[in-house]
Amino acid sequence: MPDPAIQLFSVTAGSTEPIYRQLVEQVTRLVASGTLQPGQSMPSVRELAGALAVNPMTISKAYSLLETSGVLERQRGIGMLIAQHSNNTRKIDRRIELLTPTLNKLIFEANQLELDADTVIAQLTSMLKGPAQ
Amino acid sequence: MPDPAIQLFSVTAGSTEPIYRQLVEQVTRLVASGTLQPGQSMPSVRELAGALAVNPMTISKAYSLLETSGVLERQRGIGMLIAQHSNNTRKIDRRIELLTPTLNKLIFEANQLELDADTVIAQLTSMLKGPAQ
Amino acid sequence: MPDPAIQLFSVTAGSTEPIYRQLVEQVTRLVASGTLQPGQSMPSVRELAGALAVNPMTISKAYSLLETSGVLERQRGIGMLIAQHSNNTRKIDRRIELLTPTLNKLIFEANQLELDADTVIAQLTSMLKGPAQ
Amino acid sequence: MPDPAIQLFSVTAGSTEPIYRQLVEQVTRLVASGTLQPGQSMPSVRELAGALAVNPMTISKAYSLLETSGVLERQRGIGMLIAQHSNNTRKIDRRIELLTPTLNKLIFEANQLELDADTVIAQLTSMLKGPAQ
DNA sequence: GTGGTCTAGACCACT
DNA sequence: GTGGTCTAGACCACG
Repeated sequence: MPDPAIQLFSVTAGSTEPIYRQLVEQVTRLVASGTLQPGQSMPSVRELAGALAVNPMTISKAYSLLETSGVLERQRGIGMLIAQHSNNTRKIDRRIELLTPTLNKLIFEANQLELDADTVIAQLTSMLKGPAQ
Repeated sequence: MPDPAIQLFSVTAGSTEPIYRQLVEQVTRLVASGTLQPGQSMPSVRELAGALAVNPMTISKAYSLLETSGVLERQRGIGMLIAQHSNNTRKIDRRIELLTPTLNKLIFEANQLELDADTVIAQLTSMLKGPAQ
Repeated sequence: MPDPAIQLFSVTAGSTEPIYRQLVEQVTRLVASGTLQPGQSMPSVRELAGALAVNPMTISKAYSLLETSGVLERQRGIGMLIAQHSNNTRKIDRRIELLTPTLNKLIFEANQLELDADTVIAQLTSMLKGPAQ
Repeated sequence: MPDPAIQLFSVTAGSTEPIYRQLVEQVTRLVASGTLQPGQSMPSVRELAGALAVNPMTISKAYSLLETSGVLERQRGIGMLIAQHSNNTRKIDRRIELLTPTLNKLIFEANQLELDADTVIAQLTSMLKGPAQ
């Protein structure tokens, strides 16, 4: 039976962002939000590689990095689990911290575009609360 | 006499973003905001390379891409200048269009973090209008 | 095993046309004619550079431009291949479109030479259908 | 009074073809066709430079090359004249010879596009005899 | 293995 | 003076 958590992940092949890093960041965010719970098992490398149509080594690289950063734990014979000591889960500060780099990027670009704060906020609001997405 | 426009540009050597692309995006934004005006001449390749302490070929690559995308025009034997047909200059739609990819990235990440619209907007507002930054 | 497609390419070092652009135009035409098929992989940069006796960066520059123009797609870690969405392949309109600049050049020159249409066509016909060439 | 021959020349700034070479080839063709007659005077460097909005040195370079190739003659105190010994004028072989490089280019490109002789000739015919030019 | 980036330096073409 | 092209070679990122 396929792991239902697989549906949480998606990668864009044509992106400038490397596939393994897309995965690393997605898992990190999903753990921080509590969507992935401590102790929960991750899909196997082969399973996820098949579902995303990428090279298994790419998945393996992402898992290794996540293990190094303490987000995942390797259970021999079982696979990868979300780390137990995730004291980060659903902490609002942690989640905002993860969003900060992109917020900074947004502000830098808005400055060079000479878009004022109100315009940026209005645009973001309409995209967040508008039709879909 | 050095071109005063040189001060507008800055690159981060250690970034994952290639230097030439940092330049391409900066110039694109500065033209869209009207900070760089149509007909204005760009610093020479060698001059900018010296100021940013990078290889002239790196600047040249950025200029070539900007010519391809229609932001710059090449005047043979003279140098590069901001393209004349700049229907882009200070048009608000154009500026928001350039900001959209980063806005989309922000929204995607906020969703995975399960941060609601109000929280994201509040955080952005405080960063935009707050004391520092 | 060397990629057999290598034989399709040839460059003239002494030409006024830069090597990288000779390659760009050749690949564009070979894709339009269907000689290179969508999904087919291109020779690696190093392989083609060796075969044509040019610097790998020259090949790389051509590939980058072809990616920008949508003729090639980059498969990271794998190589370059002919773009899939090749709505161009063997379409007669596309092929004539690629020939148009040279046709226009021919007509402009014939006009200045005061060579009438029949003379130009006769000359072209003999060169196309004659013994040599 | 401005030299009426000025109207015969035109240069495209954005072309890949250098301006001075556009001029050289145009003069060569106009002499071969007899549009410019032996003994006829060319516009002065400054006059032509002003009319075409290019650097006088560019015109001067073109004139020098045309003098070297025997198409123009320099008359001290008067300016440049079309060379007297133009035994080439209106000779059909000479005119076809000047058209040959472009004809060869056309054939090479048509081959790579796998456009057959009839298609190329049909297209050229419609462009030569069709609506306008 | 793949392509991408950058450097250092030479040489060329154009104005 | 300007930018463009190419080389040789190093190093990196990705799969």
